[in-house]
Amino acid sequence: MQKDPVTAADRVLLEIQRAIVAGEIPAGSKISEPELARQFDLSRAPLREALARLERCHLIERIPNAGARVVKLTPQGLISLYQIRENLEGMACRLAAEQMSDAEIAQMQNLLDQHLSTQRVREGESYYQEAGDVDFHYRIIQASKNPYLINILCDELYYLVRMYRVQMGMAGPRVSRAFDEHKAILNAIASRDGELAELLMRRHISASRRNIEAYLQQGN
Amino acid sequence: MQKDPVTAADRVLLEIQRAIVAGEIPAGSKISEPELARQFDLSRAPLREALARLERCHLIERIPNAGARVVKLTPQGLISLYQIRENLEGMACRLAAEQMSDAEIAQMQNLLDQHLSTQRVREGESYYQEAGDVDFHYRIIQASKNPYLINILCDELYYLVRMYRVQMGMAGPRVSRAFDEHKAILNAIASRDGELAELLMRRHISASRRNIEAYLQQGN
DNA sequence: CATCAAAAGATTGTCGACAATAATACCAAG
DNA sequence: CTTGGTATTATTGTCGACAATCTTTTGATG
Repeated sequence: MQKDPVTAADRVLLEIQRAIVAGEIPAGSKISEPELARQFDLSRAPLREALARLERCHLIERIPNAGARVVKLTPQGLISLYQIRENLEGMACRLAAEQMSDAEIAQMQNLLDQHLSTQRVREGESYYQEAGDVDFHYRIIQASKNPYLINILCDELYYLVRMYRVQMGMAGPRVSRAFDEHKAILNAIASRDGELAELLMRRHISASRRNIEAYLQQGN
Repeated sequence: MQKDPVTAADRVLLEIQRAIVAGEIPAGSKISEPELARQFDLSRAPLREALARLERCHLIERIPNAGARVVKLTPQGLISLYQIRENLEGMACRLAAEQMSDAEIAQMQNLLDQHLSTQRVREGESYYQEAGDVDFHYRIIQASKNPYLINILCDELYYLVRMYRVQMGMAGPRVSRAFDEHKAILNAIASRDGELAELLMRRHISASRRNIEAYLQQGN
């Protein structure tokens, strides 16, 4: 999903990124550069490079001369995030319908069949389903062939989406419905119906958002 | 348009950003850290911080252990960029129609009236029109109240859009038409018709894109 | 006792030097 | 003369220390 870490900054970025998404570094908490540097046993230079990239994907917020804090999760922030996803992933879907080769489409259909089997085996276990969901969306986005779109969705917003899902404990009862929706989307793409593909993807994400919002209100 | 530069990295960022957009540092050319550091009379630490942010707004591309190059301008890149703008600014328009207060709308109408007068005075001078155009789009985006949307359009894509316009010598004969389109968009917003506002903004940007594409083919 | 100011402490920003990696130049062999 | 490999050079990545800024503590004053 991202080029393998060649530099020390790359490695520490992945570790901190994972820790923030998992909630091991709590949302809203302050980031201490000296402490993190000691903790990961490196200098502040590569650490600051990593922090710059964490800011880029909205996991931390920096204020000049005052330091960095892990982002706070709010209902309003979640709504804003899903608004963007609805638009951009819908757009990605339309472009994919225009740009994917027949071979790529066939490959995607195989992928969905794999999801179906593993899903039946592990009924209800949400991790595999989430991985499958991520994989499906990821491939559609890549298929759009628009580098800016790919960058925004896969590099800048992806980890924040995961952070919301993980920390709000989204064990999806939406597994089977999500699968059917994926299938319908892919069918639209296979028929080269970009408009329909976009519409279905927007509905798919909108449904996912409503699902989370309901969970939110129920939880609190 | 962006918080005033408090740190050395902020200052050098603004300078390099301007130089790249203006073409003083040519598109496609290699960035030498030691040379730039000497040139701006500071250390490599704040310079690298600035480079990280330049990568963030797609003005340079970095390869680990190999250095940075100024981005190349291509017809395909321009198309991808305007595809994104069409979607996101359309979305911003729809949200603005829902979220702007009546006072804000009135303020925007005053802004357009100002544009009209300066435009009549400086017939054909594209700079003022471009500034006006930028200002109009900027305000609509801010009015969407979606922080991710604002970040993407105003921080990450804005400078690249300007770079394309400047370096392809876009002296717009589209001045008066753009003004009329702005007015129609604002009317839709004033009527709280989000759908129409979105549609008109998408057309507005689409027309701008076709204008540039025509210029491109004519030029080469 | 509350409030404000100044000093102490800690944190971020910047610097120059070193280490690791990539780009270049050079030389040898075919 | 071309090609391949090696040595040299230059550039990027990392480090530890210093300077500038912010935060907190402390003390003085109303």
